Amino acid sequence: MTLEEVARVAGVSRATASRVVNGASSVDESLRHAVQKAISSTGYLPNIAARSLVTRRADAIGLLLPDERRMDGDPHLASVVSGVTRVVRPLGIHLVLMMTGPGTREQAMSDLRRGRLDGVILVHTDPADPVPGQLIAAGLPVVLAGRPLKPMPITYVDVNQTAGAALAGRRLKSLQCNRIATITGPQDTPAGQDRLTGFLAEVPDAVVVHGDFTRQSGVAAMERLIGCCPDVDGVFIASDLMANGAIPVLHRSGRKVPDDVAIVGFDDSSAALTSEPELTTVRQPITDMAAEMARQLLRQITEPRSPVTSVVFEPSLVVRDSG
Amino acid sequence: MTLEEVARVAGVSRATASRVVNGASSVDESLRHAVQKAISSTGYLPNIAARSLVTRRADAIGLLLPDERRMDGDPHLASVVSGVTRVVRPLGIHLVLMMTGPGTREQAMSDLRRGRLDGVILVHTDPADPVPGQLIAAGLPVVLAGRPLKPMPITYVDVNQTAGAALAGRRLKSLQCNRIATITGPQDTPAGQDRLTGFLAEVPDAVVVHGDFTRQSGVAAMERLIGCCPDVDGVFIASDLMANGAIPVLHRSGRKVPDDVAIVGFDDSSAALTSEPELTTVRQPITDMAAEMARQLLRQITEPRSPVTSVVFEPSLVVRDSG
DNA sequence: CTGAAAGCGCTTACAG
DNA sequence: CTGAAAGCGCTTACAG
Repeated sequence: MTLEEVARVAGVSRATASRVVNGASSVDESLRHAVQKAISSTGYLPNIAARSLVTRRADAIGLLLPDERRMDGDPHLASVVSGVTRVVRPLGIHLVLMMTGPGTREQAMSDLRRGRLDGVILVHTDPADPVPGQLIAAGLPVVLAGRPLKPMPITYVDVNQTAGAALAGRRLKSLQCNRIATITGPQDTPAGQDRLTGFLAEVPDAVVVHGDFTRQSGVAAMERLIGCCPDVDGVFIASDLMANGAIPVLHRSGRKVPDDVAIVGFDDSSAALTSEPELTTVRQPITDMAAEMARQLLRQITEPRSPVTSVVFEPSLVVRDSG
Repeated sequence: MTLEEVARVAGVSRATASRVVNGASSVDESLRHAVQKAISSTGYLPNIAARSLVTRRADAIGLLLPDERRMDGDPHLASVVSGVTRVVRPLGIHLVLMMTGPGTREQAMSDLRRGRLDGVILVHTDPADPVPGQLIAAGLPVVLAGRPLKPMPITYVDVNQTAGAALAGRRLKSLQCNRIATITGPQDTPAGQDRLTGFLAEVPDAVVVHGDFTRQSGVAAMERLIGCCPDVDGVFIASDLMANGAIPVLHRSGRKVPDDVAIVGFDDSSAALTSEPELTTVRQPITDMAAEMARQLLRQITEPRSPVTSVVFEPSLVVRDSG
């Protein structure tokens, strides 16, 4: 089933057959019809490698993920994939997954250079990772999930972390909490920083205890918190996963959630639903954000020198049972 | 940076250059050296499309997933990706993710036929899905995650579900539970069936309440169970996610876990750790299973008429706090 | 609007 | 062991 055969069956040249396959407008209606008939009668499917060889497009993008360990507890993978897929599939573009491991970034780089990938989306890159810088230096299409740690001219999509934390602060205040605290994320990440800043802007006198987004750190942080500040009655925990670890600590200490202590999480991840009680939390529209990342990447691919953009989504508060 | 240039720099023919790039043994040592030097001095990277056009291999495999909704609560995606990646990456083979949506299966089929994908791994396919059958009929490389509902000549990788359920039964009996029950998975899936069968083989007089693997169904099933059988003191819940939903129901009814009723789950998913108390559960080695799926698929790709195989992994019991 | 022809960058029989 | 040459299946200036 090659274009050659289709052309022969339709009685036209290979060039014309190619034109109708690719939807070029400048083809006579009758010829177009003949070709279309030939295509369906032969069950023709274009060979992608041959096309790719001349168009210099792979019609594939990469999704670079952190390794499984760091991924673990990240509830977003399915949503991210789903969002990207939504925009990419109708275009016939492949989504290739690369979970970070030894040599992954180099691999991605070379795939990009050899034309095996048209661009990449970087998720949760280590702030110290040199790859994003190398990619933009090489002028390769790339978009980041989340603002980079230090300002750099790179396209990214993020949620307004600061505003989300403020939402949580206002919620706790509206609940009449008097002694408010927060368990933070890691302070060497943008999300960790912004969620703290945004919260303190709303609740300047909040007690601050540090965590690192993992469940385990949520347990430890809450133990420290009730040790140093036994009268807390409201806490904003910067990730649902930490909140999931922290709540049982409260229960074991005899405190009820939300009656004695109100809890607001962040992410609206699956941990929000598997917590008891279910978490009131700040929601980021992950799927929509992922779709936007794909769109931004596609734009860069089709318009090589297009401007660097950052698009920020507003979060919303999902009120459930914990606060 | 084409092979042509490398050949010129090395002073050999394109054919010879190609041979050393592809590690053909029959190349004189001095020429091989010259070519290798030329490769590194020019920074040559082979164009994959050109290679693919002649070798008829895409060096890419597809991972077909259920849609996000069904995916949700499936804790395994990251582990599956990780396992497949482990075997596929060193070979330079791309993993392309396809989340089921309108037209996905057709898409995968055509990608396979047009040589854009060398094979596919099917995860959680709807038992009624005709695609697996079509694929094997077409002689295309495919492996299933999990035994197919009706016997068919297809390669698959699974955990020994029956044995896992038996493990759970023995655990409950060793805990001296007298009134044992089980909350099942959907009975139109192999996993749902086998986990029930295996459990009943061990605890023939168990009370049986049906669920469908979702958290919500775990809640409902547990409510029914304590309604009809208030003296239960041990229950095997066929998925961790259902167990996560069921435990709060027990708590609200004034029963303590594991003191009043012992719980054993299945999967060792993230829900096992976010439950309170943490779940004793049956563990499937997902990552290893995924790696094996990749290996089986690769074998089919390289050896077209290789035999159909099924490989079954033994599960193990992870004892934590719930039972 | 249409076709003949060149060319994308590689691999692989086929001779030697 | 090595090279000249054909060929993989497509797209796209270039003429007409």
